[in-house]
Amino acid sequence: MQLKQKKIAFSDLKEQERETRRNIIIAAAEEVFATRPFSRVNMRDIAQEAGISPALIYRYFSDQQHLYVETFLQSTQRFIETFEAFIDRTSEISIEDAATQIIAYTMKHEQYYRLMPYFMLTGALNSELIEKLNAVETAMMDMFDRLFRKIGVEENTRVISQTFYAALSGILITFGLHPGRSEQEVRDQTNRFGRIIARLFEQALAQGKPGIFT
Amino acid sequence: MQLKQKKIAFSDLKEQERETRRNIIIAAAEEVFATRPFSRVNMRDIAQEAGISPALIYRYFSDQQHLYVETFLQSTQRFIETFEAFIDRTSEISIEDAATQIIAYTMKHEQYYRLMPYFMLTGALNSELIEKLNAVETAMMDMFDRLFRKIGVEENTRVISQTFYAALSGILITFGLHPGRSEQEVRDQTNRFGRIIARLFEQALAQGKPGIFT
DNA sequence: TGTACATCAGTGAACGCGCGTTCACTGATGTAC
DNA sequence: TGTACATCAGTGAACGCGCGTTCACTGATGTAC
Repeated sequence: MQLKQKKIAFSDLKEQERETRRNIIIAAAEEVFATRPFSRVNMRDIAQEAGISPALIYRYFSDQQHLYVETFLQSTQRFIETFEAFIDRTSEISIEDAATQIIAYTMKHEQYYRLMPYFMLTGALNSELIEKLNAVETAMMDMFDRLFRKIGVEENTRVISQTFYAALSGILITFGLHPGRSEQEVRDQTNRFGRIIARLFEQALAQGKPGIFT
Repeated sequence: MQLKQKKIAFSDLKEQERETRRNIIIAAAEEVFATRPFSRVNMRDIAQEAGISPALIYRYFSDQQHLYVETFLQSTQRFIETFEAFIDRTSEISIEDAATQIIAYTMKHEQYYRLMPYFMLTGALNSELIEKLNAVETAMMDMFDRLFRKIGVEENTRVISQTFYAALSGILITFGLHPGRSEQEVRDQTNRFGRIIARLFEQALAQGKPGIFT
C-alpha cells in the first residue's frame, strides 16, 4: 500500500513535468506568434524559442494543427480570466469601458487575432479540434453574458453578446490589421470605433427596446 | 498616314486581346477561389481552370501576389457597381435592406472574404499593392457614403460608413466562416445578426443624436 | 551492492512533398527586303 | 512573290526552397533481480 502510493506520486510528478514542458512549448508558440506575421511562423522557430529541437515538439503534440489550436485555446482562456476579473472588480461597468478593455487586451496579445482567421481560412479542421474551438467560444459568450447581466440586461442576453462580440471583432480586424499605418494610429482608430460600437449598444439598451435584438 | 493609322489599330487590337486574356485568368482565379478553401488554391489549379499552362500566367502577372490582388480588386469593383445600382434604383432604402443586400452578395461571392483576410494575414505586401488595396477600400467607403446620404444622413457620414462596414464585416466573418455548420444555418444566422446591426444604426440615426458617431 | 535492461527526453540530419517560379523550347504570325 | 528574321503566345519539365514530419541514434534515469 505504502509502496503503491509512492509509485503513484512519482508518476503524477512525471505527468506534471510533462504538462509543464507542454506549456513551455505553448508559451514559446505564443511568443513567436506575437513577434511576426502569421505566415512567417513555423515549427522550427517555435522550437528555437522554446530552446529545443523541432523533433521534440512532436513528443508533446501530434501535429502542427494541434499545437496551434492548443495555443489559441490557452490565450483565449487567459483572456476570459482577465476579463472576468475585470467584471468582478468593477462595480459600475459601462459598455464603453468594456469595449476599451477588450480592445486593449486583444491588441496587446495579437496572437489572438492572428490565429483566429487562420482556423477559419484553412477550412477542414478535424472535428475533434472544431469541438474544442466551439467550446472555448461558448465560454467566451458566457463571459459576455455575465457582463451584460451585470449591466442590467434581462432579455436576449445571448443575442446581445453575440452581436457585440462580432461587431467588436469586425472593428479589430478592419482597423487593427491595416497595413501601412503606424501602431499608434491603429490603436487610436480601433479605440475610437470600438467606442462608437459600444455607444450604439448603450443607447439601444437604455431605450428599453429589446425588440431590436430578436 | 493611312498606314500609320492601320498600324495603331493593329497594335490596339493586340493590346485588347492581351487584356482579354488577362481577364480570363482573373476569372479563372475567382472561380477557383469560389470552389475551395483558400489554403487549397494554387497557381496550377488556376492555370488548369483557365485552360492554360501554369507558366503562361507569368506572362500576364509578375507573380502570385499581383494576381491575387488583381483578382480581389476585380471582385470588389464588381461589388461596388452592383451595390451602387441598387442604391440608384431603390427609392426608399432602409439600412436593413442595405445590410441584407450586402450580406447576400458577399456570401454569394465568397472569394471576397477569403482574399481579404489573406492580405491581412500575410503581412508585408509591397507598397504598390497596398496602395491599390487602399484605393479600392476608399471607393467602397464612398459607396457607403452615398447610401447614407441618400437615407438622409447629413453629418459624420464617413465615420458612419466606416463603422457600418466594419461591423458588418465582423458579422460576416464571425458567422459566415463558422466551421461545422450547414450552409443554410450560416446564411440565416448571418442575416439575422446583420439585421440587428442595421437596426442599431437605424435607431441611432432616427434618434437624431449624431454625437454618437464623433 | 552491482549488473542488465527498460523507459523516455532529447537531437541532428534527412525525407518528402507541395508549390511558386524559371528554362529551354515549339509553332504560328507578322515584317523587312 | 519568296525568303530570312523577329515577335510573341504557349508548353512540359525541371529547379529550388520552405517546411512539416520522421528516423536512427544518444544519454540519463529508473527498475528488476
